[in-house]
Amino acid sequence: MSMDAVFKALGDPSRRELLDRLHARNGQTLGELCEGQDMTRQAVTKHLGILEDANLVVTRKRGREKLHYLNPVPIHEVADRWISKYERSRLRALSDLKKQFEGKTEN
Amino acid sequence: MSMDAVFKALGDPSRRELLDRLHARNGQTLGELCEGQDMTRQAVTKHLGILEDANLVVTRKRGREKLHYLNPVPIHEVADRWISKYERSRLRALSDLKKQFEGKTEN
DNA sequence: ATAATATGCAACTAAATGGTTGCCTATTCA
DNA sequence: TGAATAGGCAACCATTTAGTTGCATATTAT
Repeated sequence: MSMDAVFKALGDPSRRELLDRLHARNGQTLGELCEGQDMTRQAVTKHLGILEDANLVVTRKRGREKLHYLNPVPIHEVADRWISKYERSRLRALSDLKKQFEGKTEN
Repeated sequence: MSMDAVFKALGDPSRRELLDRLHARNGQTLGELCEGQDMTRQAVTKHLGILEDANLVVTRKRGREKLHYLNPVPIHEVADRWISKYERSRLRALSDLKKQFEGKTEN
């Protein structure tokens, strides 16, 4: 369960959209997740595979179809072990920026 | 300032390490950020360029050297506009998982 | 003035990535 | 039983990516 795999998985917009879809409705089949997508089913399968490898998605078979469920744990860990570190020192970093760049515009 | 650029930038471990270094000590020069790195200065420059494009890092010239500062805003936005959505429904998703997979182990 | 230092820029390369097509298997429905 | 549906798997392709080497420029130190 490497954090790197999670970050990599989140680095692609198609995959984030798949997560968003599952967030909107959990437990969808592959077919459902393909609807209205402008890539082939096989491409979607690959993306879902990467999400599964990162443990962001967990699947279950029901007959001939495959159900996809969101696993909130890895995102929580990213929030907790990585993002939060930067959030804690946020105001400090902002004041550093002001100090260094006051008066300067980026044009 | 697209969120996609931020996610992409965070998707590489070398770039996250650069951010971590700046988090540990803000305002480092390119040379300093290269110390102990097992890639060339030019490779580091490219990574820093991607971080700059994503607005995660802001730079300033001091004589012949370039100082690098962390910009906490994009990470905050990711936390606020993306991560938090999943954090809110976290317990719900966990109970979904339990419901679907109780009794099953992944071995 | 010269040498050393700090960085910039461009061309090139290997490997990873995101996508495709084609075909096969398993389950369900009529 | 046969057709339709849901998905799996492998080979292939184009582009992007992460890195390199080589050289140029600007600033500082002697």
